Amino acid sequence: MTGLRARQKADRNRRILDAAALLFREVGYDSARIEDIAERAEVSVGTFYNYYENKGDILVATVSMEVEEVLAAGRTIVDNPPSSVEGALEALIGQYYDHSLVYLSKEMWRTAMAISIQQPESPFSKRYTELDRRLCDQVSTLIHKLQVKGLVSPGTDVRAIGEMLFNNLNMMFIEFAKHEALPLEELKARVSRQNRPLAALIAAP
Amino acid sequence: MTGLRARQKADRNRRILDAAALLFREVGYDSARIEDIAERAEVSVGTFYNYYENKGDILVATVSMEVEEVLAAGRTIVDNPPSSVEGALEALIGQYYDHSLVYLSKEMWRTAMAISIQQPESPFSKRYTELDRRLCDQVSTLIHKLQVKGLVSPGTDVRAIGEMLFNNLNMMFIEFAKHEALPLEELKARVSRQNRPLAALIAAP
DNA sequence: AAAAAAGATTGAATGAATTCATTTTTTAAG
DNA sequence: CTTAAAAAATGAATTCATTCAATCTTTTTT
Repeated sequence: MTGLRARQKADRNRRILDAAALLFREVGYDSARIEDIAERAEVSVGTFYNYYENKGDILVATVSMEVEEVLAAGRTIVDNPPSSVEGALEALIGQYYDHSLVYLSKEMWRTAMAISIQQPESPFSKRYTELDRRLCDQVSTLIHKLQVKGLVSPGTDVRAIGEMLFNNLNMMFIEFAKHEALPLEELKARVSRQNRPLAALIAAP
Repeated sequence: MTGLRARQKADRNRRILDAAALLFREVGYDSARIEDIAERAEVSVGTFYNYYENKGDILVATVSMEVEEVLAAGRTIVDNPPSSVEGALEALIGQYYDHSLVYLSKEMWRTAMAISIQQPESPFSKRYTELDRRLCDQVSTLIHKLQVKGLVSPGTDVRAIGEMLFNNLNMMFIEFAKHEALPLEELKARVSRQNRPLAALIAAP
């Protein structure tokens, strides 16, 4: 059996994370007080800080769980991509974007992305950055698959193109999160337009 | 003559901005206390807040001045670009990156970018976003100029390509700012590699 | 040039994140 | 089963950004 200590630790950790995620969604990041998170998790403020370095850290942890989902959702597309470069990109990126707002508000995304930039050394920022890298890899993998299928011309530098596409879709998502009024569909349309020429250029003749 | 009030206002504003910029560089953003900034500017804490909405705002103001410089530096390249797509992009982007660390530390950039994402409605965040838009336009303008010169194929969607290039160089700069150890030359080399295939694809035959 | 109005400055008070010396709980040793 | 050592939890104290009612300065009006 797992030691009592380990079990209690896992349990408290979950209670804190759940309480925080819920409160962030209910009242927003700024208005959520550590004291309230701790109270809901039936834990003292000090204990909160034994589990998370600071307030930002737990938000990034929450958001990271969501990115894991996005990554998993992306796999279904990569495993079975539409048979045109443009269509495949649109499907994968659409999947990313659609998932993004299911559990998280734009404010939560903004804050999490901001923190991962500002305190890149905190443990959860590192995890977030790692997840970004995996998303980027996923885009490259998609292009590579299309190349193997003969849909992308053989000479293409898959990694370079993949990185550029990912950095673009990521930056566009940041802009999207910054503008409370911008709808998801508008974001998708803009990114599609940006991708179109590149997709055409790398498509096999 | 300008009214006394207007003169005093401009003077105080400058003193506050100078004090803040200096202190941020000396001790970093987090360790710089508003009280210290105010003291150096020979102004009360309350007055500081009459001039800037919050601590972040004055950092973004500092960084924005630097982006203005970067933009001006970019114009010299756009006005007289090297005569290959790859060379022109390398020159413009190199110019951006070289300027970026003259007066500002990576930490200052990180913090400013984080704030502009997190509080997009604050006045200086808007200014920062506007400057980013102008940088993006500058990249598009460069491509357009090359197109007029016959170096880029006529059908190219200049805006789409420009936006993608800019978003990529911007995101790469964020990554650069996140890794204290990553040297400027490495950043440039990575971005060049990413740009190369795109440059080749849009180059006129 | 005195009085009134408008505009700015001030710093003590507020509120929330974070720290840390103590206390409590769990595990390991005898 | 006690006891010592290690690990965690606790919450009062600290630190800093931010606010705001009171005060002072400049401008406008009479």
